[in-house]
Order: sequence, then C-alpha cells, then structure tokens
Amino acid sequence: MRVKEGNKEKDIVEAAVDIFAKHGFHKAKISQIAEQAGVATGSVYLYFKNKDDILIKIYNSLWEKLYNELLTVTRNEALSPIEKIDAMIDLIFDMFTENPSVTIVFVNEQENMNRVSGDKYSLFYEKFLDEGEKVIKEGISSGMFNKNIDLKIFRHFIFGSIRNLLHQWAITPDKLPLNKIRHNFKFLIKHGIMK
Amino acid sequence: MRVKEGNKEKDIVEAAVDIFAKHGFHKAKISQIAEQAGVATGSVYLYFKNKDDILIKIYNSLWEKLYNELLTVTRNEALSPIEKIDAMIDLIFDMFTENPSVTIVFVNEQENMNRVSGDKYSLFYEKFLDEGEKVIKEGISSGMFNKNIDLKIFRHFIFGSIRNLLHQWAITPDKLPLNKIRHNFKFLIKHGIMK
DNA sequence: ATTAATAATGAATGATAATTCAAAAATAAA
DNA sequence: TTTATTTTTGAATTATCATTCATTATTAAT
Repeated sequence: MRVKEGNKEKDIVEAAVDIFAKHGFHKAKISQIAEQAGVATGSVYLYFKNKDDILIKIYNSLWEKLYNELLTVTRNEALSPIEKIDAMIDLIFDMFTENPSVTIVFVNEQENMNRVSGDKYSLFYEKFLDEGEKVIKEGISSGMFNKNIDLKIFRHFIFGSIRNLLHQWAITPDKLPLNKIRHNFKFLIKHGIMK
Repeated sequence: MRVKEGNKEKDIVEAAVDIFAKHGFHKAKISQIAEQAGVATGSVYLYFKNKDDILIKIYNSLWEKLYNELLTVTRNEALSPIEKIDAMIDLIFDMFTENPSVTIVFVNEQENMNRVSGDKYSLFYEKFLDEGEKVIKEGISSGMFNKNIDLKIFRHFIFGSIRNLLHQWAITPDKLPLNKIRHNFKFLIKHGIMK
C-alpha cells in the first residue's frame, strides 16, 4: 500500500499562514495554498475538514503554546510579580519574533477565528488572561501595583497594546527593532508616560 | 420626472454598519443590507460603486470626523499637554460611545479597509497619529512626559489599547461602564500599573 | 510479479452572492 | 392629460471558489 511521504499537513499549514497573512483569510484561495505547499488542491481536504479548519488549527496550536509557556512563568515561585510581568511580555514577544506572517495572521484573523470556531477562540483568550490576571492580583496584594486599577480593564489594555505593536512590527519588521519595542513597552506598562 | 425621496444613501450606510458589525464585511450580503435599508438590491449600486465602496465611505467619514475633532484639541493653546491627552482620549471615547455597531466595524474591519482602499486607510491612520504626536512632543519639551519614550512606539501602544478596550466594550456594552474604562485608561496611560 | 490497500490528483460540480440591466414606477413640466 | 426624464426594482447573469470524487499513483505485503 501507498505510504504518506513528507509532512504535508505541516506544509499546508505553513503555506496557509503565508497566504492568509498576504491576502487575508477570505481572499485566500485553497488552490493557491495547495500550490505553495506543493500538493494538489484536493489533498488539502485529506488533512483538513475545510478552510475554516485550517485557521482553527493554526490558532489552536498558537494558543496552546502561549498558554503552556505562560504557566511556566506564573507557576515559578522564584519570581516577583513584576518579574513575572516582564517574563510574560517576553514570552509573547519571543513567540512572534520568529515569524512576521504568523504574527499578522494571529492579529488580523482573530475576528474570523472567533466567528468560525464557535466560542473556542474566546475561551482560549479568557483562559490566558485569567491566568495572567493572577499575577496582577499578586502584585496588588504585595503592594507593588496600584490597587485602584480594574483587572478586567487592565487585561484588555495590555493585550490590545501588545497586539497592535506586534502588528505594526510585523508589517514592516525593519522599521523598528523588536527589542526596542519590547523595552519601551515594558516601561510604559509599568510607569506610563508621565514623569 | 421622478425625484429622489428620503435619504437612501444614509439608510444604506446605517444598515451596512449594522450588518457588517453582525456578520463581518465578507459574510455580509448586499441583499441583506438592501433589505434592512428598505431598498431594492440593485438600488445599492446607484449610491455605491460596489461593496468595497460602502466600507470605504464608512471609514472616510469616521476618520474625517475624528481628525477634525483632534485638530480642535491640538490647536487649543489654553490646554496643557496632559489636558490635551485627556481631551484626545475623551474625543475618541465620545465618538464611539453612541453606537456599538460603529465601534465594532471600526475595530474589526480595519484590515479589510486597508486591503480595499489602497493606502487610504494608512494615510488616515498616520495623519491622525502624526497630529497626536505633536502633543506628546510638547509634553516632553515641557518636561511633563518622560523623554526616553519612543514616539512611534507610544502611538501604536496607545492606539492599540484604546482600540481593544472599545472593542470589548462594544461586544457587551453592559459588562463594563464606558466611563470606568475611560477613567482607568487615562490613569494607565499616564502612570502605568506600578505604584 | 501480483495484489491490496492507501495516498494523491485535479477537473467537474455546486453553491454563493456580487453585479447588471431591461423593465416598471414616479412625477415635474408641457 | 401626456410626455420626458429620472429613480427604482429585482430577476437574470456572471464570477468566483470551496468542495467533491472518479481516477491514477504508489508501495507493503504476499
């Protein structure tokens, strides 16, 4: 019997990330993804139920990875709350540094993923932020962080700003060095703009 | 001769905002927009070149309004830099408070608008941020703001955070009062999270 | 070698929905 | 009234792809 050669599923995902980043999910054609992955159009459907399924699998693996790394940070009792915040920011930046296309898809297709995945997307998002929120709570009880800040507001604040910065970086990676962005970002989150 | 009755263009735009917010630009059907606007499908094409054109006109008018209001703030010499920042934040919040659907479209369809409008979207975005940046510069020269903050980074930081907060509010307007969000937001921008 | 699976292909199918346009409706002017 | 002009209609046209599936290719086992 014939046997699978190479890793077509991986090839397809990688091509899809590229094409989704370039044209957006809705304008991306399965035939083009297949071509770039070096397989026939129909083969895509041997590995994925449909077009939505490709997007879902991309997000699942990203969130999975993000969440697992987050846990290693939040569970590290050697770190102070502020060190944990830094480590969390690093984790997100590191995750996306490798690949601007992945970043663009993650940032741009959130809404499509949301629509396509039932409530899977928002579950990931909330679970991640819930875990991160624990760190903020620690920081407040330890007296390091300002206790008047609403936790729900802060989580959307920080996620929105990081998302937009990564996006802008990913569009033109050479315009601003990611390390400078990261450094400024950490400062702004901690101290804001006023002296 | 027959004469135009009512304001069909406005009816279509309002319906489109609603439908775009509910289903997203690509899943939104012209026939459904027409139905909700109380006109025939074909009539949409008397007022708009095509579907893209509807989105473009929505954004144009939003950015136009945002930019004009920004100018009245930045040109007001009676205000200190920090008062201007507050006024700028108020202006954006006020703009979107009225209508969650407009907010959702503005936030979600940015990328489609970008693809569809040539570089019109990014011109608006940059023009707006350039004008806002002047205020930050004033704040730095007057010694109020921290001079180590990169202006390009700050603009994407603040825009991303405000965008996400408005989005989360618009999805479930009753979950968090917008005034509380606004208040926390102003504080975080100025002082960050640390005591 | 031959067979029996399984993998892979890509042209054909089908569904969807944007856009067009010939016909109908409305009304200002004659 | 009738006419001329402009607006509106919505069914027909058209374009675009996602998805399917009959066919072909490949190779492990016999």
